[in-house]
Amino acid sequence: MPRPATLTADLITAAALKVGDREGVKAMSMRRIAAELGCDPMSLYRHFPDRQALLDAVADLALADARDPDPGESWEARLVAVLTSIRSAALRHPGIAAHIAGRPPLQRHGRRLAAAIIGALAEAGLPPADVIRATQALIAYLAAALAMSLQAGEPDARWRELRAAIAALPDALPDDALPVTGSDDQFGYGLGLLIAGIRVEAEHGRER
Amino acid sequence: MPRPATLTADLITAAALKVGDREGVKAMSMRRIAAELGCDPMSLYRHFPDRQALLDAVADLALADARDPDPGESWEARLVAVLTSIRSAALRHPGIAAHIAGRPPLQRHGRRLAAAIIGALAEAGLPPADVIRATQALIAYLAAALAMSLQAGEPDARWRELRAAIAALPDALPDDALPVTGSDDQFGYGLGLLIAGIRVEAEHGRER
DNA sequence: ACCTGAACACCGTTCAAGT
DNA sequence: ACCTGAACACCGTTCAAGT
Repeated sequence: MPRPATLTADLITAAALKVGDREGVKAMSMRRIAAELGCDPMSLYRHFPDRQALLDAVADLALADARDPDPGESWEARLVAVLTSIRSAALRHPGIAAHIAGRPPLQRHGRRLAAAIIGALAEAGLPPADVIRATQALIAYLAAALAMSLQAGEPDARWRELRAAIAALPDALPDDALPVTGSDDQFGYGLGLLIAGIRVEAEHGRER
Repeated sequence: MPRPATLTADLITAAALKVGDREGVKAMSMRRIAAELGCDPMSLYRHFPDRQALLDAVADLALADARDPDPGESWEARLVAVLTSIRSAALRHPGIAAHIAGRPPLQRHGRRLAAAIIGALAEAGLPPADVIRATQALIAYLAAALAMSLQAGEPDARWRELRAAIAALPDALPDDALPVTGSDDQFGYGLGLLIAGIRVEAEHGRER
């Protein structure tokens, strides 16, 4: 790895994302990232106050290729599009995805995407105070669904018993026909519930 | 700290929770917990395969005093009651709450509470496959809302700009009248959206 | 004034040596 | 066979010493 002439925050962020993509979260240490750049670990502290701040920047960068929704679509379709796009972008960078889930980034790309969500909710007809409530609810749901998708990669034995409990209900499907934790289908279902709830809420407001 | 005659998994779990409550997540290290018990750090590995497994047990213990809902209530009221109770129990143990949020515990207490959620959703009239989808959606939302409540303790500057963006909407309220990230009110609003969505979904199913 | 790297105060876990 | 604690391979960050 040739050392670049001058170190910048962007160079560090890009290098950290690369290390995370290649070797996972654990490898994204200050020492390891510095080694990737061929510089002293302490040099990173010239551009970021601490590791948390660096990871925040990496998380935001990972959302760079999450696309804004087509403004011609309905507010419902735009919400689905932007949230699905964020989820896909995050899952393309599993090293930093857990950090995105735990601390939704609100820098360049995070704000751009949040603006798309806010715009859709305003068009749905929610009053401003509910727009922020609904935005945070959607981001919260996205974050947690993302975290579950990451853990579902492992042999999600922790959910087996829960699924078994449901299989014991009357009219139950066979256990292996039950939806899988963290799947696209599972994500879409919960998102659908929230959007249905938003629609109901917006209609109530209009009647009042 | 007097060393108990025999070390058990329960003793270790209780000691770990106590350390976490008193000194936060960072203090819940194998070494620190062992010191609390007056034993060698390696002794813990006789009862738990690794730190993750120990924290899973602590997370479940923290939910011990989350109460089951009153079976006489409507399914909506029961859902609100059980999810609010889980959130309160978790917030009473901030040291382990982040772990609960990231990895919903599904041992003794986690399963008991999940059963309450499943029961309410089945009574709402969802088919079994949707019961599991909705259960996971509710748990996901709860987990993330919990994580946000924990971070909101800090001077949540990260959300200020998002709130500023909403304050710029037509009909906006003054910025300081906007709902606060991670507040009880914020949690309740998102939960209300999900429940409204579940009601719509259950009605659709009934018409079909 | 700026930058470096040694040092501090920790980690989780392995494993060889003791009983 | 069981248990212990020394040792390994790391951490994030501080800070004194160099330029």
